[in-house]
Amino acid sequence: MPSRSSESPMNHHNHHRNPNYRSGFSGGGYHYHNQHRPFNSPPNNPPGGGGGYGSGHQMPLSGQKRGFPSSGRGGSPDNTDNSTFAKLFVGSVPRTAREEDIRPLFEEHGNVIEVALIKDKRTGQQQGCCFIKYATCEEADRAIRALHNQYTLPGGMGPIQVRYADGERERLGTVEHKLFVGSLNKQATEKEVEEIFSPYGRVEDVYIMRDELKQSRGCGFVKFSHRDMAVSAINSLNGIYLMRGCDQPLTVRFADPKRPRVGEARGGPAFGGPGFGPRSQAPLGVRPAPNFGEPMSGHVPPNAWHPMSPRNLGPSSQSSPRGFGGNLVARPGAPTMPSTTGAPLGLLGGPANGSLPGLSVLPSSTSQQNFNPSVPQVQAVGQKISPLQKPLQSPQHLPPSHQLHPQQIPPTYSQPQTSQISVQQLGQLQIPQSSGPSFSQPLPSQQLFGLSSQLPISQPQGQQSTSSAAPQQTPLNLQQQAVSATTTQQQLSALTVRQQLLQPLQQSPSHLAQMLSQQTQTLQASFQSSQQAFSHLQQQLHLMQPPSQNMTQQQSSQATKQQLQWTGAASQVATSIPATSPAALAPSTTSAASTVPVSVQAAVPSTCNWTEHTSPEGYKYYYNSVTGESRWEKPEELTLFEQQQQQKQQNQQQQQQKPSVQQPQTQTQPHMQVLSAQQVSQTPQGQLQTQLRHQQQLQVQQPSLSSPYQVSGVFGHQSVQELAGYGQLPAAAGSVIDPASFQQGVRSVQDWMWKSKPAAGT
DNA sequence: CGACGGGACGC
DNA sequence: CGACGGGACGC
Repeated sequence: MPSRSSESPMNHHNHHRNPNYRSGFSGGGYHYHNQHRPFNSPPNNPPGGGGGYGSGHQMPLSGQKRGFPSSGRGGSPDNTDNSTFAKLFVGSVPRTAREEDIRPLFEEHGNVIEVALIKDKRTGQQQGCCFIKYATCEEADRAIRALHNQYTLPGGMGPIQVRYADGERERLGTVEHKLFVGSLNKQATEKEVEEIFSPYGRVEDVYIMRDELKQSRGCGFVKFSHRDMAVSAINSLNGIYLMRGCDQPLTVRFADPKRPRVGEARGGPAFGGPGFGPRSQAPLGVRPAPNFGEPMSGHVPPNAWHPMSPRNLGPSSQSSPRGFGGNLVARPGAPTMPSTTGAPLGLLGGPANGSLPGLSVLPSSTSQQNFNPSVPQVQAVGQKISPLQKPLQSPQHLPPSHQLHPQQIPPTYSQPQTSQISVQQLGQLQIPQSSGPSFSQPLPSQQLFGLSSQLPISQPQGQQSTSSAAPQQTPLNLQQQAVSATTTQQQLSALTVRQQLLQPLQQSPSHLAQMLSQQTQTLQASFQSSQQAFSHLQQQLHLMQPPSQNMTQQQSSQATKQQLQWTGAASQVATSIPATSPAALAPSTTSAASTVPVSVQAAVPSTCNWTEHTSPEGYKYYYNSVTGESRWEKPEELTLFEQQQQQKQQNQQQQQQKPSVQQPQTQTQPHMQVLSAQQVSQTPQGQLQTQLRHQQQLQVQQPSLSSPYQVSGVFGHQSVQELAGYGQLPAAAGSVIDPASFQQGVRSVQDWMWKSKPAAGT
């Protein structure tokens, strides 16, 4: 979305292409805002409950702007008073521009109440910027999406910058979720960065920090409209995604709160310390955890402005994605002892035929010369997939804008396109060499499991940058191994899908589209069953207190054996967690409470990763030990957590009735997940099988997902964390895991989640 | 290992 | 009514 510079100055005619402002924008399609019911919600929140959490945040940006008695400001809770308009700041406006030149452009996206060109107070010269006032933030949002960085006014030296004026967000109660991204390839463009992040949600903006010479400084910021997306991106990319030519994976974390510049406290209480600002749309449904080992009790952010400096991550660092990332990046030759030795490897089919192309790592940066990934090709596929399969279109690499340009879609596959697809798209799909594209997302996790326990080899990073052609290696082996090791229905279906997909690639795009749609359904079906299966397993686990939390090496090796056989189960765990019962399995701060089976809920432990701190200025702020995010306002999660803590005590007696899964060392979700998975692996095979089968037949009603974003968000969280955890288990050699494949896996799975959304949710 | 973009209205 | 001063995180 950013920098989609329409380097077409002089051309004011190229924008009147979005007639769909004012209501029906959903069809248009510049934003693949799938699953979203347009802004049809009533102006104010009826459910007197004060904006229910469960689904309230489902609203796309500009959600409720109900004022917030925040700092100062009139506390009228209803938006009528507070937000009768939404002001945008527009930069890169030619000094020569007049209102007549600007207004029409913005009128296309809403009713412009006012255009204010800014002039220098003294000289009277225009400052190259202006303010646009819309009546609603919906209109404003539309304008931002349509114009920011995408339209260059005649005479302008660059695309206009369109964003909320200072203080508007606060005033309107909207939030942006900005991530700091480090370790970017210095050559990377905004567009590429966007492509990396778009799988996790609509990227609102990308900003790459550059020096005076316009040279990238290797870091930047990415904004998402929803927090879940940001969380998902963090969990999926931080420490995992390695950009071409980089020797270090991306750092992705919530951006520090920008130091407020004096003077920009105009339109509102911009930055007034605690008690201001928008409330967070917090998913909750958490339950208090007895063992809240306050991550970083005292020493967290002692220093000034970097409360969440990575170095301060303290204890929880191990469980954070970050920790895993470290492992991943470990030198290729790092001494990673695959505890299991060779034994179980029988399944592994040996690295012999390990050279499999397609499993490249970086989707968009595989080709050397072409550092600029041509999205269109991929687009072509997505496009051809037909509107019906919207969800099928992997959010990945499908920038909204591209979708709007049918002309970019070649009628047939041309040589170059094909190659593109194979390299990028296929790579993402985890296509096993000769077996064709695998559309099976559930597998990624398997790979990981398999890998961690067997393959001592990790893909040398060097290769990634040197051999664009054949990023061969482990991934496939693992996958295949994993597959052969287990044969659950889910996997079978996955395999089926894969096989089916194989052909499409060699056929026409349209055919492919159909195939995909079918695959999707198949996957969805299997997904559901796996969901249920896991749900059931989860309950089982609760009932079978694991014998030992801390496995010894010997134990672990044994477990590993089983694990090999149970990679399937494990993968299910990973893949089904999100949709199953979010609250039950992922009581993290990011999980949704939504509908949760009571039985399970009771046994769900929970923790709150938020802790309260005080900034140097004396303001309180809150830090999340898992996501690394810091906020000024108190997260609802924490508030709720505290409340629940109390309830917890009261309910404790009842709790005892039911087997509790409280893990001694559990203080963060990741651990919980890890343990769960481990437990699964320890579960007698037959039993599991039975469970699974049983479960599949049960066909229990699906817990509804309150938000599509949560799905991916939660999932990302789970999968990554879980896997990361595995890397730390004695039996698993996390450092052996190929970051590339790992990433691929995660992304693929997430991708799948997205695709499955429709079926799983509503 | 990199931290915020040119410009920022006025009642 | 009062009206732009002061200084500019810190790893």
